[in-house]
Amino acid sequence: MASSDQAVVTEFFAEGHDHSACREAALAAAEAICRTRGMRFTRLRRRVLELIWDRDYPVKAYELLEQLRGERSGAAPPTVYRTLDFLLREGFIHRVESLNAYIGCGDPGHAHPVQLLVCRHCYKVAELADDDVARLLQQKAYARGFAVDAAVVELEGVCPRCGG
Amino acid sequence: MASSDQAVVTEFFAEGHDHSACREAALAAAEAICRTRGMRFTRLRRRVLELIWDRDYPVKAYELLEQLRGERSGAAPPTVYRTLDFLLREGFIHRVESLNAYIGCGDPGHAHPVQLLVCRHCYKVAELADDDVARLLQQKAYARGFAVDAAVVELEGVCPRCGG
DNA sequence: GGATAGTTTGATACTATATAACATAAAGAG
DNA sequence: CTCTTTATGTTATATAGTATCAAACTATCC
Repeated sequence: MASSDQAVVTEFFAEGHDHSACREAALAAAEAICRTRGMRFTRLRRRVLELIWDRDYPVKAYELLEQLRGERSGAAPPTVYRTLDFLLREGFIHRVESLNAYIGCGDPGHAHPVQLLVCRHCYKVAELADDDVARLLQQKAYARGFAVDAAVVELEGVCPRCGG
Repeated sequence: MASSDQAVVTEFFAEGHDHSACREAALAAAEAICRTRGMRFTRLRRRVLELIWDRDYPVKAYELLEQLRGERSGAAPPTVYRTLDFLLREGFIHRVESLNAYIGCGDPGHAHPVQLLVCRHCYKVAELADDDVARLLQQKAYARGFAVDAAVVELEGVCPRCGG
């Protein structure tokens, strides 16, 4: 575990996890990052990121849409998907492929490999963000002449709280 | 690479890859496996597996449906999805999560970890099937108290033929 | 060989997920 | 202020997957 970036591991599964503190930190970070990158952290974008962090479970696009509809007159699928695309591009959220859902990134602004632990019981998701894993995958692929640009790594199983 | 199961690596990206030979072998294997497991390798199931192997690219469910419609009167989405579920359960195909598509498994009948190399240029997919990777993922998750049941590992990048 | 229990497929309807295309509005640069 | 770019609104459509019940098939047992 020597070289793993432990700072990134969000202790999502822990009893004491203060999700609302994470939320505030993530929103502040997103705002700051947008400022330094010259991107616009608009009300819509902020609001969608808030809604994602409001739950500590993966959120689906159409759940977000439904919530937005209570707040904005003309919210439609593109409203949500475009905003999700932005948040993904900027690294503020991650997409959980195996659930078609989205979670807030616990460490926006620091590039890190993304590996997700998905509890099949409570459906919470934690980030592993392990450099050793990323490196091994890269090496193994390279040995086949394959140059890796991006990786989807999602481990389904049982989290410690659910008796993993 | 010591402990990796090299037999499983399909050389999908190689020039000389004889896809139709793979196809025939896979179909014969599926038939034999069904016999030993007491499962029914019905005409529909065989046909869908054939259609998947007919292309050497990942195939989408609705492409299969369209082709089936030319052959069977009443083919409908459930026809395809139920058959895909069967083929997945028996390990004859793999689902590519990042493409919502399906590929034939190059080594049905032998349990193996599934890691996919997805070329973003030609869209071909190869199996890595590396035990070291599976083991490392398991270890890293276990260190967080997480018990892994299944893994989605898909590496997107450029294959050797496309200049990776 | 016929009853029957289990499995597979047919058929209809529906839900869920995501994108295309074009119009309008808002923000930043000169 | 006006021009350009970026963001959002709006309508329509494409793609992906599931629920439900009925009919047909298969294997088995008597």
